This record gives sequence, C-alpha cells and structure tokens, in this order.
Amino acid sequence: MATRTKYRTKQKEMVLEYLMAVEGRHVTAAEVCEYFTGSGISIGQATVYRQLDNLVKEGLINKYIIDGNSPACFEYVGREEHCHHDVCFHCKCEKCGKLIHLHCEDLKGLGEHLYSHHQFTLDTSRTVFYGICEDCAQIGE
Amino acid sequence: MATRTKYRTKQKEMVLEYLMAVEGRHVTAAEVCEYFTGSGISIGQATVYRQLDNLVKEGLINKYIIDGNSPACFEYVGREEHCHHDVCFHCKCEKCGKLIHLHCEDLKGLGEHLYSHHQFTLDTSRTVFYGICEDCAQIGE
DNA sequence: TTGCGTGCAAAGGTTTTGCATGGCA
DNA sequence: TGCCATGCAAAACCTTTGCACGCAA
Repeated sequence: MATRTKYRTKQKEMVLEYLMAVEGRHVTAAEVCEYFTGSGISIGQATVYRQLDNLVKEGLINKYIIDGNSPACFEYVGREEHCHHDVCFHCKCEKCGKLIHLHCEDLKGLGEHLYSHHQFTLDTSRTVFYGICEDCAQIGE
Repeated sequence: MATRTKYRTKQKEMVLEYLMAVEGRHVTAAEVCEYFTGSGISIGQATVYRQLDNLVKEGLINKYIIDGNSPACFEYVGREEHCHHDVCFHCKCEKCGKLIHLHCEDLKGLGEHLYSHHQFTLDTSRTVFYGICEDCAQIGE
C-alpha cells in the first residue's frame, strides 16, 4: 500500500503518466515499452516491469491476468480515495477484454462474508471478477 | 464441451485417472509428469499438456490461473452435473501466497447477483479473491 | 557520498510446436 | 490402412535476475 520506491525517478513518472494517459484501457508491458521506443524515449524493459510492479504494489494501477500464456494487462485505477465511500469492484470480460467498474452496495457483503466465515480479508482493489459480459453473452453461446 | 479427442488412448485415461485420484487437490502439469515418472510410467510432458487441455475443453477438469508466472493448476471437477452443486472459489493471500480453496454455498449468491443485477456471467474458475489470510492477518499488519 | 534505480543481456520457467514414429479404429 | 496421438527436443513466450554504471537525495 505504502510507497515502496525510495527515489523518484524519471522512468517511474513516465510509466505512470503513460498509464494515466490511457486510463480506461488495459495495456501490456510490451505495449508500454513499444510506446516509449516509438516515441524515441529509451527505457529498459526490465525497468518497465519493475515500475509496473511497484505501481501495482502502491495501488495506483491494477494488474490483470486473463490467461496464463498471454501477457498480463495493466490499468491505471487511481488512488483508493476515489472508491472510499463505496467499494469498487472490477469485472473483466474474458471474451472482449472489457473492464467493468462496479459500485454496488450489495457486493460489500462479499467482503464481510469472507471475513466472518472464512477469516479472509478481501482486497477489493486487487480482486477482479472474470467472466462474460452482457454483450458477449448475447453474441456468442 | 463435447469430446474433442477421436481416439481413446492409454495416456489420456491415465491423466484423467490421476486427476480423479487426487480429487479436491490442485495439481500442476509438472506434478502430473512427476507422478508418472515417479511411478515408472513414461508419458511425454507435451502429451500431458495436450491431454490436460483436452480434459479442460471436455469439462472434466478445471484450470486455475492464480498468477501469471506460477504454473497453472488443474483439478478434477467431474461431469457438469457436479458443478451445479459444488462451486469452487479461490482465495490468494497477498502476503504468504497461500491458495485457499473454498467450497461455500453462500458464495453461490455472488454469481447469481452479478448475473441478475449486472448481467455478468461469473467464471468462478478464473476468478481469484486476493486478500490477507487468517495466519498473515494475525502475524503481520 | 550512499545506495537505490537503471539498462543490458542472459537466465528462468512454463507451455507450445515440428516432425518422425507409434497406435487406435 | 488412414489418421490421430505420442514423444522428444527445441522453440516460443513472458518475466525475472545479475551486475556494472548512473543518478536521486
């Protein structure tokens, strides 16, 4: 949750700025690298991976793993204060990749249930519900 | 859902039988391979992967991807009739990495809620709840 | 000045694939 | 007999790591 990085570097800021610039889209580590090389900016891919990892730990971005073999996706989700009053959940469509943000009071019961019945403290900012969205359910199947 | 394989081979049966024998446990592809080599039975790892893939398509086993880097887990879930009564959820501890395997009737309401209120068809085999487990909550914080 | 962050290249680990061989129907 | 499945090894792939150098504080 707290800031892990001790130094504030240009690379870290650039990675975060890019993620913020494409807010709402999910991008892979490779796409982040391509963006920088395409812009003539040089950032090592190891640094991109390391900073993405840091940003996930700090809660500024989320990491989504759709499929073990395809690359992980990242997305800017902002500071937690945004979702303070109502809890924020994410649904990810496995077909079209769409990300759905849910602000649902009823879902708060989920965290409470997991805590009271299973002694598990749910981290809603990291948890993603995978499934099929409305649109894809109509088309396919 | 339908059977994909045209021929019935010894290898396929053995993979399925092993998964059935360890029902309730999560095993990786590597563990399946190790079991066979440990038993003096020779099965190519490519075949193990191919058959696990077939069994997932046929709905006899489930594949769980907890984390992009660690290997995928497989579990026998039986024919579809079983799945209706026995939904499987997963909790992943962010601190110790422990994977908790939940079979909870109350959680079935979650899928129903997402479907009826948000038109989202939850895929319980892909969805993982992230958070802090009981043990780590006591120690750390 | 201290030591963390970076960058490059190489390693790491899981899964897939090419191709010749073997086995089911 | 016709094909599909197998097995081996190598490739493919994403991600992490080792190490020397650079840079923030």
